[in-house]
Amino acid sequence: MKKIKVHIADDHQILIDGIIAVLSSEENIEVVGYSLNGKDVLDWFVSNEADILVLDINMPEVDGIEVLQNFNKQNFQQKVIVLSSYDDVKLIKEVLKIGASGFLAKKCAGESIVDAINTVFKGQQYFSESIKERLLSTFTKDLTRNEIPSLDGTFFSSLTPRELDVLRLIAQQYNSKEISSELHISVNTVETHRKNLISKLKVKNVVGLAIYAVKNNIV
Amino acid sequence: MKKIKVHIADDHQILIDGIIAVLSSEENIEVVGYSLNGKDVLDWFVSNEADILVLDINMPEVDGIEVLQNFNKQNFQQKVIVLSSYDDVKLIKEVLKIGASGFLAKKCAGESIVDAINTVFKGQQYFSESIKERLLSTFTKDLTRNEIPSLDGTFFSSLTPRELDVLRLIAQQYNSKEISSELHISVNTVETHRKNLISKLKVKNVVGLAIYAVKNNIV
DNA sequence: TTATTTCTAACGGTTTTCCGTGATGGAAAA
DNA sequence: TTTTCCATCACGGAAAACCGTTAGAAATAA
Repeated sequence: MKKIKVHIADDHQILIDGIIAVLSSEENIEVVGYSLNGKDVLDWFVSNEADILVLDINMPEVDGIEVLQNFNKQNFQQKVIVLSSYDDVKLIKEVLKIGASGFLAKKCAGESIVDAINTVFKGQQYFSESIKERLLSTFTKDLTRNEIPSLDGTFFSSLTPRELDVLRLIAQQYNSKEISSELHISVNTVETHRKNLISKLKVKNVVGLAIYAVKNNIV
Repeated sequence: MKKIKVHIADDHQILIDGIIAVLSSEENIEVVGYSLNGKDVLDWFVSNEADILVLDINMPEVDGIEVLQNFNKQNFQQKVIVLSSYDDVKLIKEVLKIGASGFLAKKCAGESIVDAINTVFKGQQYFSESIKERLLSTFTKDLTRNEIPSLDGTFFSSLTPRELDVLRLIAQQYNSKEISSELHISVNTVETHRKNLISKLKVKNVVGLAIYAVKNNIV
C-alpha cells in the first residue's frame, strides 16, 4: 500500500512532534519531513517529494501566506492544508484564494488532521468544524448585506514591502515621527502608508493594525 | 513503579492530542486528564489527583494566570509547568512569582516536555533553552541598569477587573468615547483607566496595550 | 478603625492620529 | 507605449490620545 507522504511546517516544534506522534499510528500516512520556519519549507518540501504540506500560517520572518504564494508561482501540484490559531474569516478567504485545500483551526481534535489529510489527498477540500461555522455565518451575513466580498478581488490585498516596514514599526509602538526618522522618509509619507494600511486591512485604527501584526507574526 | 500523573490544559486540542501521543511512549508518565479551557482546569485537576499540571497561558475567558492565582489561594501542592507561545520575560517573571515550577516555550522540542515533567516532579525548576537565554539576557541588562526588577514587587502588577474591561474594549478598536458609553462611565474615567493601564503594563501607547491584550488572550 | 485599593471624575494643555485630497517620478506589467 | 502600481510628499482641520495632577466615595484589607 502506498503511503501518503506528509511534510509539516510550524515554528512550534512541540506541536510538530505532537502531530508526528498522532500520525504515527496511522498506517497509510507517513511524515517525511518538517520545517521550523517558512524559509526552509519550499526546499525541504520539494526535495522530500511529499504529497501534502501541513502549513502553519503564523511563522516569524516568512509566514505561511508567503510560502503559499511562492508555491503557486512555481506551479506545484501538491496539496496544502493550512493550520492556524486564529480562525479569522479574512485569513481563510485569503488562504483559499491562493490555493490551500484545507483549513484546520488548532483548537480542533488531533484526529481531524488525519481526516484532513485523507480528504485532501482524495482531491477534496477540508475544513474543521469551527471554520465551517465561521464561513457559513459570514456568508449569510454577506448575503443580507448584498455584498459579494468573496468574489471581490479587493476584499483582501496583500501589503507592499514598505507597508510591512511601517506596520512592523507601528507594532513596536513607534509613532509616525519615530518611524519617519527610522526609515528616513517624511512624516507625511508614513501617515500615507498608515492610512493605506488601515483601509487595506479594513481595520479602524492603530489598534487594529497592531492586532493584525501580532496575529500574523509581523513583529 | 508509580507513574507521574499529568493533567494538560490548552485551548488547542490538536496540541493536547499531540502531547498525549508524545507522552504515551514514556513508561513513567501517565496523562490522567485534560481541559480545553481555564474554567474546567481546577475541578478536573483536583478530582483527578494529578501530580503535575501542564498549563497553557493563552486561553480565552479564564487564562492560565488566573488559574495559577486560584491555585495559590487554595494552597495546592501540585506542581505547574507553564506552556506559552510567547517567551515574554514579563510573563515569565509574573508566572514564576505566582508559583509555577517550569516554563516551556511552544517552540521547544516535544521531548523537552518529558524532561520538564521529570525535573519538576523531583522538585526542581525547569526552563526550556530559549527561556533560559531570555532570562539571562534581561538579568544582565537589569544589572547594568542597576535595577533589581525581579525583587521589585511593582514591576508587574495585575490589572483590576475594571481595567480589564477597558483593555478588552481597547483591543476591540473602541475609542475612549465609545468605551465610555459602553461601560456607562465618563470619558475622563476611561482615560484615567487607560493611563493607568499604560503605566502598569509599562507600554508606550494604545498599540502596546493592544499587543498585550492579544498576547494574553484578552480579546 | 485605619489604611489601601478601586472606581469614579475633572481640567487644561500638548502631541498624535485620522481623514480627504491631490500630486510626482520611477518601475514594472500589459 | 500606455497603464498600473509603488513610494514619496504636502496641507489643513477634526478627533483622539497622552500627560500631570487632583480628589471624593466606596469597598476591602490590615
